[in-house]
Amino acid sequence: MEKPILSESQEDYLKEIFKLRELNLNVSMQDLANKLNVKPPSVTGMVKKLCAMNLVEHEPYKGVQLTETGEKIALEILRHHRLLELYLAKHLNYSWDEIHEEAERLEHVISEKFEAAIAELMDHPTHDPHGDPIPSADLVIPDSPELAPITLHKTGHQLTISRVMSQDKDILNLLSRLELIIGRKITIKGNESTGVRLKVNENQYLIPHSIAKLVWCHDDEKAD
Amino acid sequence: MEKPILSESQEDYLKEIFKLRELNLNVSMQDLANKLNVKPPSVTGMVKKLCAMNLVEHEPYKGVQLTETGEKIALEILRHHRLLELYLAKHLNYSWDEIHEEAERLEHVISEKFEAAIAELMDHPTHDPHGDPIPSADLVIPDSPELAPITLHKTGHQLTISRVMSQDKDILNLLSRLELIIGRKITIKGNESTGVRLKVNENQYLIPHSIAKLVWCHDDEKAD
DNA sequence: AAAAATATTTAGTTATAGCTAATAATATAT
DNA sequence: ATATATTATTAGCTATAACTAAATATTTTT
Ligand SMILES: [Mn+2]
Ligand SMILES: [Mn+2]
Ligand SMILES: [Mn+2]
Ligand SMILES: [Mn+2]
Repeated sequence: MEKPILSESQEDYLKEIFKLRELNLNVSMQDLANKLNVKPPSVTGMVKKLCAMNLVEHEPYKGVQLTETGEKIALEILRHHRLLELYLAKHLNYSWDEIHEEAERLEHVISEKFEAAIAELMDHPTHDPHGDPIPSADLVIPDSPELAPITLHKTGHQLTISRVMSQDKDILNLLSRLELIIGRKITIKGNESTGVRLKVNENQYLIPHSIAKLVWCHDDEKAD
Repeated sequence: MEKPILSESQEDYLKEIFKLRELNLNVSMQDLANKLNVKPPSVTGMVKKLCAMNLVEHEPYKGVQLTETGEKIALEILRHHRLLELYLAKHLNYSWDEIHEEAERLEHVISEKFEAAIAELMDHPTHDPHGDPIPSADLVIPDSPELAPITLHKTGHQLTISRVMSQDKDILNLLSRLELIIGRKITIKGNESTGVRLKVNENQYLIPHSIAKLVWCHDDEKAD
């Protein structure tokens, strides 16, 4: 009674609405079309259907948002996705940039049993390999430390890389070659017009702002 | 060039044609409709499409069979399925009767990387938990010992259960409760009108023919 | 060789989820 | 306030993969 059967497409819409809402204030039809790689008329059609199912609400030109039921489903899929990513990395030797694509397909087909089995095996983890929080079995998002992109942190401070806001293979590959991975301590040496100068281990890099703003860090020196 | 992209449905058709061909001489449209839980007109339509793709050949009233390309794809899916079944059983604590359903969905979405990873982890196994042979990475079916259903073996002989020809949850559950599992040694005590009397460990059972014929065994006493 | 039974196909329908081109509604800029 | 740009929707089309009801072809039985 509680669980309507949704198509993979519908699940992806709900998940994407959730993720966009986490960032933006409101989610436009355009935003969804971009993220889901479909055209706006397709979004209109699907959002209409999801409205009818009471999974989303839509005020044209104002935004789409999830109902309580819709959010639960989104969190369920997100949990699948992030548990899978961690599982693939830890148990099947996938690299950072390979996990997203595989999880994107598997998330829709694993059973609750599969979900529970890998969660158990990994001792109920709270964050995936990108630093994204994994909703708990009862669909609560765990607290994360206070984070901000490198570009917003103070020069001179020591930071811990805690989350990477991209699933792009090339970006992730680049970051891991520069050792800019989750948990790494870095120091901002300076903010220049072309990018941010960082000290990573013994090395120094100038990374472009476009990359820097994707890397979210905790400030180890901040007192609060 | 070598790999057309097929729908899940199409993959299931190819797999089912392969499995039926292993048993029957020819595979009718009806057979396929039954196995795939669709109606005959749906089969006509899909077989026509698969013919056009050169994956199957069809002589009406005579049967459907796979082309070389079609067979390769069928074996690829079968490999996914059987590797997954074994993986679920060995690494995620699934029981005998739970693995099939999950593998049925996962088989279509795992990548070649995933396939390779679990094959490696399990040391390139040749048989799944039902005793079904797992096609190798280059799609060759491994040799199995000479097997026949319990119903065709000689009274008094000691047998080793080597393959179970069912994916039905209830049947598998029943069999495992009776300890009639892969690798178990049994002895046929007699063939009666209602069924076959077996000695399993220290116990004796009379199991109906309908069940007995699903359990395929190797004759440990046969000299050949 | 007909008749009956079985197997297969055709014709026409449905549902899902996309698309383009055109239209309408709203927001923004002048 | 009006014009322009942006955003969203409608209308109509496509493809996939089912379905039912009816027609046709083949095999089997009498
Ligand atoms: Mn997905
Ligand atoms: Mn992630
Ligand atoms: Mn399947
Ligand atoms: Mn099996």
